[in-house]
Amino acid sequence: MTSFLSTFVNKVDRKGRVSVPAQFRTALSNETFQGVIVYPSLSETAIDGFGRSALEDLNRRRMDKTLEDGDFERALLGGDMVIDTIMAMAHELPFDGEGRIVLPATLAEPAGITDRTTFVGRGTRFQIWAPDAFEQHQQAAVTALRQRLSTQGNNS
Amino acid sequence: MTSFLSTFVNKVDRKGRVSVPAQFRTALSNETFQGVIVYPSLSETAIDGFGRSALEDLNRRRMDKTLEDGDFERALLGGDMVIDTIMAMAHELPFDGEGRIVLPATLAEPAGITDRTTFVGRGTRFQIWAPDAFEQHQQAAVTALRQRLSTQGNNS
DNA sequence: TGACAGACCATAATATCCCATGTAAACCCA
DNA sequence: TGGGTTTACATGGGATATTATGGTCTGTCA
Repeated sequence: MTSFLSTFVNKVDRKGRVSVPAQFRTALSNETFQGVIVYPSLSETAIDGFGRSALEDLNRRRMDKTLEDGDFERALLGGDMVIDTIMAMAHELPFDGEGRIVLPATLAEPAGITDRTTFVGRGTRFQIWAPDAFEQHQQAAVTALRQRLSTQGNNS
Repeated sequence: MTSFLSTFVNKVDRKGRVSVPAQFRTALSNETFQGVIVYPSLSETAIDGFGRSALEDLNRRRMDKTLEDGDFERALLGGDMVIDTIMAMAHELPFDGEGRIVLPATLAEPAGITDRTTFVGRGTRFQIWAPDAFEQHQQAAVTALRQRLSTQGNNS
């Protein structure tokens, strides 16, 4: 199981290239496709990412399920809002020889990413944030958690 | 598993030729038929597209299912309105030497496609839209999804 | 013979590859 | 343990290959 941990801040050069943290790359080293799949997060101002095998798994299962159900019309017509919408926004970003990816402007801009960016491990997936935005977000999250734990007593 | 991702806007020249995005072409590179199968979407003002092997897979599984059910008459007579109708409207569009296809007017016109067009990855299949129409459609879809996520409190 | 589709060729813009370098962390040996 | 050395990583820039796109030519079919 690939898992992504901790956070790294890297530079975005004028060509839009960013080094993917070496730790993340080794987590993906057994994938056939050397690179990542990314799409805009629907709930946060950030980019979500993971390896391609996860993506293919998803598509395969969806197709199998649809066909098993004998729902051939649906296979032709589509109809899964969530997945269809995300696929349209997703990008396949291969590593270059130095382990970098190029962030498409259509993803970087809405996330507020300009010349630096923060890679955030989220276990099975990871995120790419504008450094300031992430700092704030994380700060708020920690505070909220502390609050909850102290008022509610301890809840795993 | 071939999967189509991202969206690309390409020009339609005066002969009706459009470059199929290189990423889509590489996704189809191991197909025997170098080209795509397209037909008008029944649910949206767009064109749906597949690689040929996907379509053959679909038909084969449909046949299997029908025969398993012992529905031999149906196998011979047809009777599945939707699929039969789609097959009739489908076109086989081969790539030219530069990876382009020619959009038949009977498909382009009802989709509102004139001089530019948007290729949309939908995972197992893809679509071809009029750029403005797609922009609007996608915008609405994203908004709806965000809404749903925030009200349901369902995160990622 | 004239319209048309397909093959072929040209080119500008862009993305990808490849090599160089600074820097910081890991290592090693006295 | 500390100083020096080496390695790995992130980053930058120039060269090179792809891609999208437009045009031209040619054979074919009416």
